[in-house]
Amino acid sequence: MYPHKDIEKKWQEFWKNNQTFRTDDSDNKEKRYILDMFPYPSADGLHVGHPEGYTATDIYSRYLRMKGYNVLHPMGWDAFGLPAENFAIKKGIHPQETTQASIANFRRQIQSLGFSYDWDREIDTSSPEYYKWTQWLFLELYKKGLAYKAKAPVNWCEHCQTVLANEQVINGTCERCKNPVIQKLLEQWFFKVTEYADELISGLDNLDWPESIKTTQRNWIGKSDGATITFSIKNTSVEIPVFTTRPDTLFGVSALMLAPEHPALTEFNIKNRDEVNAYIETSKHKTNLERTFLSKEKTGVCLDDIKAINPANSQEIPVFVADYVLGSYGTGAVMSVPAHDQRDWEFAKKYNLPIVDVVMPTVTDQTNPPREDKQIKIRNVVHAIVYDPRNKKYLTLRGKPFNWNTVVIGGIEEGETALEAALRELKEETGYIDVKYIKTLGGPIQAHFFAKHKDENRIANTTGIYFELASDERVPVSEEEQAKNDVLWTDEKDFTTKEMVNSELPFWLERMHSTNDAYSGEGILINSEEFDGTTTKEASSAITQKVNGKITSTYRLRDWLVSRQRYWGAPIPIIYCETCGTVPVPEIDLPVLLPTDVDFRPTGESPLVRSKTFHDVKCPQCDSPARRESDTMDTFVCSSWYYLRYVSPHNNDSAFDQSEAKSWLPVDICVGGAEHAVLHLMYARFITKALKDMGYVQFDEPFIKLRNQGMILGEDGEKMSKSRGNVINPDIIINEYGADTFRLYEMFMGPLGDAKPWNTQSIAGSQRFLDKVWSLYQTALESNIPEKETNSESLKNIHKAIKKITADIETMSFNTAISTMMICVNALQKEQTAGHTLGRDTLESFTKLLSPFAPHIAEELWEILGNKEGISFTPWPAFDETLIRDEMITIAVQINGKTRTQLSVSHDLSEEEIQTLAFGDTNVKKWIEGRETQKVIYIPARLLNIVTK
RNA sequence: GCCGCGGUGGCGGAACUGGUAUACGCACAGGACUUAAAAUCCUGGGCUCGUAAGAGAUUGAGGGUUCGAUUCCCUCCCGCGGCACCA
Repeated sequence: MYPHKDIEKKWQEFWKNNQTFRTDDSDNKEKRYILDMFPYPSADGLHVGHPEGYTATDIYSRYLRMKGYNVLHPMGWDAFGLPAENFAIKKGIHPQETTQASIANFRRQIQSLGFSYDWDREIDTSSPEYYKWTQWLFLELYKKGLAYKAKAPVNWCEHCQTVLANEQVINGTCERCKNPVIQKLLEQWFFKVTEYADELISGLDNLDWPESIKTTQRNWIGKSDGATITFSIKNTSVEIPVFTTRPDTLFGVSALMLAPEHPALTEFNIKNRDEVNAYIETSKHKTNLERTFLSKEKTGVCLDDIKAINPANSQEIPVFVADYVLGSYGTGAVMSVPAHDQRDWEFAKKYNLPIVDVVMPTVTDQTNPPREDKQIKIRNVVHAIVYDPRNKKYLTLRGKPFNWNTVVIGGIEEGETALEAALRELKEETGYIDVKYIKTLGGPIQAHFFAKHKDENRIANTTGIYFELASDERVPVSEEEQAKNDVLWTDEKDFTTKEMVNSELPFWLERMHSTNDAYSGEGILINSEEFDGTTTKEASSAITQKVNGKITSTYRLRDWLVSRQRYWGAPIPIIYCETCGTVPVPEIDLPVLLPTDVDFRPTGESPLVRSKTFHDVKCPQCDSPARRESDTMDTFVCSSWYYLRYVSPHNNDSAFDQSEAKSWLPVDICVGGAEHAVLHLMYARFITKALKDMGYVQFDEPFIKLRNQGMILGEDGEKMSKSRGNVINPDIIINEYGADTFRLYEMFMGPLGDAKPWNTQSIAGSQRFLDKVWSLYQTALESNIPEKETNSESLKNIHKAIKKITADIETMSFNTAISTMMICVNALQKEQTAGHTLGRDTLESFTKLLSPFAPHIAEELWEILGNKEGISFTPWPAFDETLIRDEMITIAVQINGKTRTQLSVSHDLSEEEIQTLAFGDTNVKKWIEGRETQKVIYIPARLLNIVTK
């Protein structure tokens, strides 16, 4: 076994002493910026998941250096934040101290893995040198109007004693402590992310990011396209704008619904004011969770004597206050269309509002489509679906002339309702008279088909009615009807799958079993005056235009709440003066230092209020007594710009050197966890876009390419957690197996982005591989190593490996790159065992291939081969395609697509020669004997497929 | 409910543009070395039948296109992630 401990210690010291990985900005080689999402240094130390991403970027960085690029590959610490503060409170130690201890431990662990970071560029977001510029960023946003203070309902976590951004609330609970979040009306600082909503969506299209992250961001921003339509209130000057995605359903509006927070509610002279106020008061005390997830039934109160006017048809409609309408979304007011929105339907049923169908779904019969040369006849029709619960069968008819299966169909006569028509037809066609009405299956459906029995095209506006058979009581059926149809009872299975002629049937089945009563799909308009007959799409814009509505979009995204009532963060650089108001701290006074002498325990009020020296200041403008903003910033503000700081981490004059930023950024590839999809990754994009608009940078996306490392699960396949006891400590693994084995194993586990379970037993495989490499070199060195490789097998294998590994590193397919190295070593070892002494060129090439993955052992082997300089900047090996080609190739011979034999032939054989060989083969003869060969397909160098009759 | 990703041996996984499915590794079995074990090296099967040669099945299920499908199309099932009273 190779001595990993000595080797790893030796080379880590070598890299450090030689400053091997210090990045020189002035080096004019082509630049590449390879970035890790920097860690939050927790007291628990490194998790095995951290090195997965770090190893990936390290392999890529080392590879690029050997390819001749100038590589920026830095590391730092996202050091402010709540967990550090909570840990410090628990231990009774200042967070400054605990954080520095955690950083030291993280640094030690990361360095023990031999990553090629430029440690001169290490950053710490909790240091004044860094957060001075976080404060500068805040002030820049403030100047641009992108940072503002507003009183608004905000998320408050009682347990953490602070407000939270929307992005930090998961299903109504706090991201950190999982306790429910409540709404509070507070004055807080926000960043105007919503201003960039459209850019944040459209920018995604050009990014090489995992599709899942892009989708998550799109969902989070939640753009809805629709229209804003204004409803006026009768006998008042009040106008209520309403946002809807379905302006086409305007003629189906039954009521106007207002959120309890709607400001117009105070302007009305309502008869039942007390009742309305009581309702508003009740809903105010509900949490968002109660109003959404937990609510079982829609509630609301009608505003007596108040009528809204439907702008489409001037109809007077009632106005309700209802808490299923959210004040924070759209305009806080909704037009209620019960027939086509499930929530409105439920509300309408409860409060007895009219349900008017205005959209009719259409269906074209695929087996009997309309014929162009035939007349069209329009009919109103009813379908009676009759179910016999005792025998679990459906009533159907078999039409004699065409032998088709159908439900009971009837035309609706003048002056007759659909229900009357259904009962009449049932009696006439089947004789059944004792049926129980269950429900009408939604509004009508329009079916287009060719009616064979009448030789005409039909447009049938069909209403479906669902009955249950109450008894077998029947009246006689006329002979005329008997001649037309047989009455059959059909099994449920046949009824739903057999070929019934009724193309409406899928709609009926869906409505019979679904809890969705409203039809929210597309179709053509009915009950909509001049728009009748137009499609929903056409009607959307036409109706919007008619009522002077505006095409608008609404977003789910809210502005980013950045204030925190906690201690361990960057102070917000604002001063409040009685005369001047809100005054930004002048840049020259930055940083606003976080005082170290405060009791930082959380009380719900910012701890900084308790520091008199911090809190009581003089106004920078008029010198009169003033107070400092006592909230700190969300830590995600610190991490939203860290990639910029790395280009000039020691610059005291600016956040980042603009010309350095221009030459290094945007980041070529960023690797990190998927959990930051709508947090860090969206905030960083926003900040970059804002900085671009301010002229500080020339690009509007920070990370061109993004890859997520998948989660490493415990050996039990579950997420690693202390409570489950399945956590793997990297220190122990590194100590036992060495950093190179650890790196190699994590990369060999599977594709970088996949979640995969840890398996300590499997590490042995990676270790065995390195031992095998070690002994390969030891054996080679026992002989006199020739400078040039002469063995064709060795040449072929090493050149194949160079080709494949190079391609795999480019696509970050490290698992297959490692398997290629294993194949190569196995092959080289075989040659060696057979008595061949490997050439220096072969050994050096392999060492280089190995070096990004297992850099310590590679450096040692490189030195053993007699090289004086380190391996890190030696040129990456090239491959020779002519050496890779196999002299003998294997051709699979298939008969009708099944492989029956294999032919080993020289690579330059022609198709004819191969065919001759194949047809001469005894195995092949056996299979094609007595059969006529239809055709022969030849795929060069792969297979020959003989197709027989 | 909507959107996205995925489902391949006992396990992690591989397979280019539709061309010999299961590379590589783990585990397992047999053998060599050893007094013995560990380590190492060699060999092997992978599901069913068969002593074997071999045959058949097989990439979540079912169907389709094709000479040929893990790969393309349709329907469905399961798992993971996101959004969700969002008008």
